[in-house]
Amino acid sequence: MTPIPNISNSQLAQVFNQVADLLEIKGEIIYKILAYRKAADAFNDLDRNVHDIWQEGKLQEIPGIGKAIAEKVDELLTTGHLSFLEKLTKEVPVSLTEILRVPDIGPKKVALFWKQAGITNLDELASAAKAGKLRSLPGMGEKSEQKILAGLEALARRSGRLPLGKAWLIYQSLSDQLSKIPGVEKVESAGSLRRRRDTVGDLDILVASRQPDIVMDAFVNFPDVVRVVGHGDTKSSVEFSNGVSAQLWAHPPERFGTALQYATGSKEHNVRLRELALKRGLSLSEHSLTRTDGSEILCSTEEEVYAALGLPWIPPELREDRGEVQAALAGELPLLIGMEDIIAELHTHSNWSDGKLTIEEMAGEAIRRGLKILAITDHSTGLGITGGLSVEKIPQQRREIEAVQSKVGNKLLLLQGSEVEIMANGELAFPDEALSQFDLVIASLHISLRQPSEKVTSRLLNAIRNPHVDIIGHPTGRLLPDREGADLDMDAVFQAAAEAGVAMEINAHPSRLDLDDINARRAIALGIPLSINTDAHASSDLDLLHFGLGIARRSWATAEQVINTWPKERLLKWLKARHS
DNA sequence: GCCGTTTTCGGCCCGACTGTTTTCAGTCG
Repeated sequence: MTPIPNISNSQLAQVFNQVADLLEIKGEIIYKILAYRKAADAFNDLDRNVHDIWQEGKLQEIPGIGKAIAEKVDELLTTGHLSFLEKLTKEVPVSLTEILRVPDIGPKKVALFWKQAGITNLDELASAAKAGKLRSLPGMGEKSEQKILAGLEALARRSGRLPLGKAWLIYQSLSDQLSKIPGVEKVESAGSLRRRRDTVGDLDILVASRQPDIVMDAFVNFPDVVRVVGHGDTKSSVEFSNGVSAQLWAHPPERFGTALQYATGSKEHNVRLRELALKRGLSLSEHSLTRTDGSEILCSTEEEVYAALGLPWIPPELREDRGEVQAALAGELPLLIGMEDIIAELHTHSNWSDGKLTIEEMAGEAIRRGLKILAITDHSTGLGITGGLSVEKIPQQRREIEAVQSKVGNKLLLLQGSEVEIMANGELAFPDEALSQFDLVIASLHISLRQPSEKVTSRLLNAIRNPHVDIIGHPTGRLLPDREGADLDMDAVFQAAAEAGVAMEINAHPSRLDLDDINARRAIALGIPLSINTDAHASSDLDLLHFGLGIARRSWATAEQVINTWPKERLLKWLKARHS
C-alpha cells in the first residue's frame, strides 16, 4: 500500500495559490484564477483536516470546490504530485511569482517584463529598472520605472505582518493625531485590526469628516511618513519610518456606515455582501446602497447597512466569509462571548516564580478589574530561567494564598494552580502527588519546541492524558510574528483533548494568541472547552484580555464554551470531577 | 473554475488612485 502524503490544509492552500499566481501571469481568465484562490482560502479556513473530508469522498461539499479542483486534490493526496502544476511551471518560470510581491506590480506587468524584456526574477527586475530599460516598454514611462524602484526598496524594508498588539498601539497613536485634525468628527479602526486578526498587514483607518481634503493633506504630512504611496480625495496611504504602512479613508458622517463596512472587510465578506445586495436590486459600495433607479440609501451606521440587506449586524470578527453571511440569513449567528461574560482569570504568575507582583497584589488587581476568580499558576521547576516553584514550597505558597483569601473574603475566589512544564522527555516537571495538591493545573510547552512532530506531539498527548491536568497552556508555543509553533499533529491533539475533556487555552498575550482562531474553531467543533487567559506576569498584562477575546470571537465562541465564564460553583464542580 | 428560489449556460462586486494615455488599463483593497 502506498503511503498517503501528509499534506496539511495550509500546504494545500499554498499549492492552489501558486497555481493561481502562475495562471494569472500566463493571462488566464480572471474568474478561473479567482476560483483557485477561493479554493485555497476554503482549505485554509476549514475547521477539519482536508484529509478526512477527502477520505469520506466529500471534497465537493466544501463551498468553492468543484469537480476540477476536487480531482486535483485527489491527485495531490494520492500521489503527492500535481501534474497540472508541473506542466504550468514548465510554461511559466516560478521565480516570476516573487515579482508579484513588489507593490504596484501585478500579473500584467510581470508578464510584460518577462515577455518583452526577458525578466524572470527580482534581481533582473532591479537591474533593468536601474539601467532605465523599463521606461520604454509599452504602457510604461519614467514615473512607472521610478515607482518600481521605490517599490523594490519598500519590499526590502517591509517588516512582514505586525502582531496585533503592536498594530493596536500604533493605531492608538495615529488615532490621537487624526482626531486633532480640524473637521474630523470620528476615528475608527478598520481592516484586519478591527476584525482582530492575530497579525495585521497595513493599518486601515476611517475618519468621518466633511472636509476630506484637509484630512488627507494632514495625513500624508504626518511626521515619520517616509513614502506617500497614494494621495487622493477620499483615500490615501503612506509608509512610516518604522516600515509600517497605513491607509486612511475619509467619508462624511451620513455615509460612515457603508464606508466602515467597506473598510473593515474582509474583501471576501464584502464580495459576498455585494452579491446579496444585487439579488435585492441594490448595489453596495463604500458610499451608499444604490437602487436600480439610481437613488441612494445613505447609512450612517453599519447596522443600517446590514439591515438594508435583511441581515442582523455581523460582528467584525466574523467577517471572513466563513459562513457568517449564510448564518446571518438563517438567523443562526452565534451570540459571541463578550468581555462582560468573563469572570475568571486562570493563568497568572506571582513573585513565587517569574511574576512581578505578590499574590496579594495580583488579587487586588483582579478585584479592580471585576474578576470573581483568580488562579495563581506559577511555573514549576524544570523551566530553568524562571526560577519555578519547587515541590517543597507548594504547601508554603498554599498558606500564603489562604491568608490572602481570608483578607479578600468573598470578593474573589483564589485558586492555587500550577503551570507545570512539559519536559523535553515528555514527563511533567511535577510528580502526580505534587500535582494533586493544586486546585488547577495548566501544562505547557516552553522548551524543545523544535523536536520532530511525532516526538513533540507525544509529549503534549502525555500531558493531555494526565488526569491532574486541566488546561493545556498556549498549545503550539508559537511566538508572533516570526517564531512558528511546534510541529504538532493537531488532529491527534484535539482528539486526545476531546477524550480527556481537557480545556485548551487561548493565550491572550498578543505575542502568543495561541490557539489561533482556526484551531480554536476546530476545538469548539469537537466540544473541547476553551480557556482565555492573559498569562499575566505584571498588572498591566491583565489588560491584554481583549486580544484573546478577539481570537475567541473569531472562532465563533459563545460564553458557554469558555470556562472563564462559568459561575464559581460550576467551575469548581468541573475541576473536582476531573480530579476524582 | 464554480454555481443556480430568475439560470446546467452565462454570468461572476465595486470604486479609488495612478500613469499613460486622449478614453483607459493596471493595481489595490
